[in-house]
Amino acid sequence: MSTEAKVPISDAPSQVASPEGSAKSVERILLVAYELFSRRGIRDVGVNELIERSGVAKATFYRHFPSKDSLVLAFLEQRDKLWTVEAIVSQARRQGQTPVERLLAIFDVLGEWFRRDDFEGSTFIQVLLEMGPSHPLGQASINYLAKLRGHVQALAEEAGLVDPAGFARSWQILMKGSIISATGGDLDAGKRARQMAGWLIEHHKA
Amino acid sequence: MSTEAKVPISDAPSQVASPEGSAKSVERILLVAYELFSRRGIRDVGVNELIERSGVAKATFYRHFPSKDSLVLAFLEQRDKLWTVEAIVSQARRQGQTPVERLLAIFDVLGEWFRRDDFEGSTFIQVLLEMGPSHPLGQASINYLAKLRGHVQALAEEAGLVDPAGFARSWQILMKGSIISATGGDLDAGKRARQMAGWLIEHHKA
DNA sequence: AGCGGGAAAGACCGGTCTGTCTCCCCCTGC
DNA sequence: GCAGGGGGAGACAGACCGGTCTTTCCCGCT
Repeated sequence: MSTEAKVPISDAPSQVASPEGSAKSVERILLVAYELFSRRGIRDVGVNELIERSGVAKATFYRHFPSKDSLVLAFLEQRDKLWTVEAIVSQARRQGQTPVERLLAIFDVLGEWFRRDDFEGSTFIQVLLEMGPSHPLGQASINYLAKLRGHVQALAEEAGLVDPAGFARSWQILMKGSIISATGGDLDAGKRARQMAGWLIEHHKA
Repeated sequence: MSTEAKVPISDAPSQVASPEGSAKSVERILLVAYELFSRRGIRDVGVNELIERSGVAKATFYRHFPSKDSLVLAFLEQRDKLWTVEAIVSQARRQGQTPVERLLAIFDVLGEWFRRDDFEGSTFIQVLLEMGPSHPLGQASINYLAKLRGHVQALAEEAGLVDPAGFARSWQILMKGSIISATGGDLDAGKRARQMAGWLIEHHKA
């Protein structure tokens, strides 16, 4: 219970600008956390398992992350970058030629993702339901879901659709619903959502 | 750990001595469990809190329910009866005159539910994501969601829609998606889903 | 060669979890 | 009156939780 000597970790509060060997521990922790958290959720993975699987001492873990929640925050940020942006949005942008095609390609990408054997559901939705909308981690999940909605809205604006904000909200209802249905076993959820998404686009054309 | 789904709820005939005293305990436990589970999920509510809030001894709890999971199963069954059937399906059936109106009324009821201050999200989705689709409780949630889909399919058949099974699956995507969006704060999710539901109906008319 | 710091290992802390068991009271049926 | 059982209160077990701290070792720097 020493109240003094709080080691200032001002050298590497963020993830970028890694000085040297210490970054390897952080990277290993984040890698394991990504694996376990995205597959099994937050509450089901304890700190002891995390440090064991990443071959890191507990003190090392807490030197880099002041709490489990802060690791979860870093994980959510990584998930947004690797999954939302790279795996979904950028992939859909590459697959379509026109803005409308790029929008619809989102559900093609989702549909393929549903069929992967390592399909694990949506992290942000799961954390939101696990922790509740008032918990900081639930709030963070809501923010990342809003960020994803921003990508959809940008695509809608490129397509010249009317009311792109409302369009994006309806669009996200289809995304969330198809993800939940896929989690429940409906592998055709992507196809069904894509069909409804087409109607949504039609009704938002000028 | 017994997989026997014996849920002694409101079954008067086979109960031996003291039909009132024991039933009162079970009912009190179920009442508290319904409150706490539907508001905060399964993993966030422990047995100690359940017995304390229901004024019941721990031994009494475990005399009636062999495990916490068996109580959760009883809770899910109650939730299906009270929420799915009475609060949603029957209510929607009462509000609409024609089968199509009764279908669309589902999203009116949902929309009102989203705006209630005690809106707590969908229990079945939450349990499914909390426990995972392979866990017995996740499986039970999937079954109850399929049961709800059956109600929608029945309404679609009454409306004479084509492919009522596929219709019900698409419909449920809208329901799940709007519930998740409402959990994230979008109070207009019911309205948006209802609009898309109307297009879905149009495309399933003969 | 000697020093300092990062990291590993893990004991330890208070608390929580599900589930078992004991003790005692009180109510009911005979 | 009296036995018996249900129920309340709660100690207890064993595991696990997040988080702190000590000890030891190793590696690089001067």
